[in-house]
Amino acid sequence: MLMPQKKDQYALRAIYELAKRKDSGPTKISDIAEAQAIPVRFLEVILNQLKHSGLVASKRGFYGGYTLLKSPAEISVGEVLRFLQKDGVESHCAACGTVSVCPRGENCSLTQLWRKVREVVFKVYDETSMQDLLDYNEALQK
Amino acid sequence: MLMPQKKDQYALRAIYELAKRKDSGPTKISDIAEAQAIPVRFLEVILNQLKHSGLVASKRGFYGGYTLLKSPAEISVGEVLRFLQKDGVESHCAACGTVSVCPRGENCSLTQLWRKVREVVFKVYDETSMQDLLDYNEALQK
DNA sequence: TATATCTCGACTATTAGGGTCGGGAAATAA
DNA sequence: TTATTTCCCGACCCTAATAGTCGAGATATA
Repeated sequence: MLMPQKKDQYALRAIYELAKRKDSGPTKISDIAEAQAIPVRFLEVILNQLKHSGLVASKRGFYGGYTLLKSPAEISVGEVLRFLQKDGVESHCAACGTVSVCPRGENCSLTQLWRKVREVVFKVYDETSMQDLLDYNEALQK
Repeated sequence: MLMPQKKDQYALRAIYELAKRKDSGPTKISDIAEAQAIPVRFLEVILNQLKHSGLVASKRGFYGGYTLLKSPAEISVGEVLRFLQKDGVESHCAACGTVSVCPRGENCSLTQLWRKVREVVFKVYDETSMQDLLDYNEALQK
């Protein structure tokens, strides 16, 4: 039900991987894909999309690959997720999930509820940076 | 992305409607459907399913219909939603969304994150009762 | 008995998500 | 300048899950 989409997860994991390798020059798609068990072809699409977010940059050819443009501490999960939403034509009523107009105005006492949920969810996302994820993972290793 | 499913919404709205009519005897499926702009045939399925939750009861024949078994104040949104989840075979890893086993153990620094999100979301749902929704709607009328 | 209502299982339709493919464009290296 | 490595792009396909439908049967009331 509220499980994040595969694509979102792949995106986060890809960025996570880039964060991890921040100081080793550009990372190839195929390397990220392998490290994170993500279908290469699909990851191509995702990363390419992420370029438009200003979070990553790419370079072609020999020694090409992707690099992170901001420091892991400055990238929040919310930022990434929010960006990926843009694509999905965000035109449906945030209230009841139907397109553009609610059939019943009344039932939208639920509106508030969905709004609130979205709020608390993104609060969590916004408060979590890539660095946090890295740190947490470090902690686990020990 | 985190938009609740139609079915969940229909279920909530149906219960909402029942709450509203609590003291008027059984309410016909068709009436609920009309009031809330829900496809009748589909609503039949949903309400029938909800019976197994102990939240509603039904009566057939003339003057038949559905009734709420608990008071609106005692029914939380979370309760309803949780019940509807049961059906969906809940077998996939709550961590990364893949079935049963994570392909990468490591990337599950995200695990914590999903868990936390689920937590805060259901906190909101659990803290909201049907009565709250009714009240809120009352307030809006004025 | 006639009519109104829920019941049940099977069935169909639609969509979004997940994933793939082939060929092209830039960058480097030899 | 050619070969190789990489990203780039757009079109394409597949599947599972969701949404929704249907017909015939079971109960309850009048």
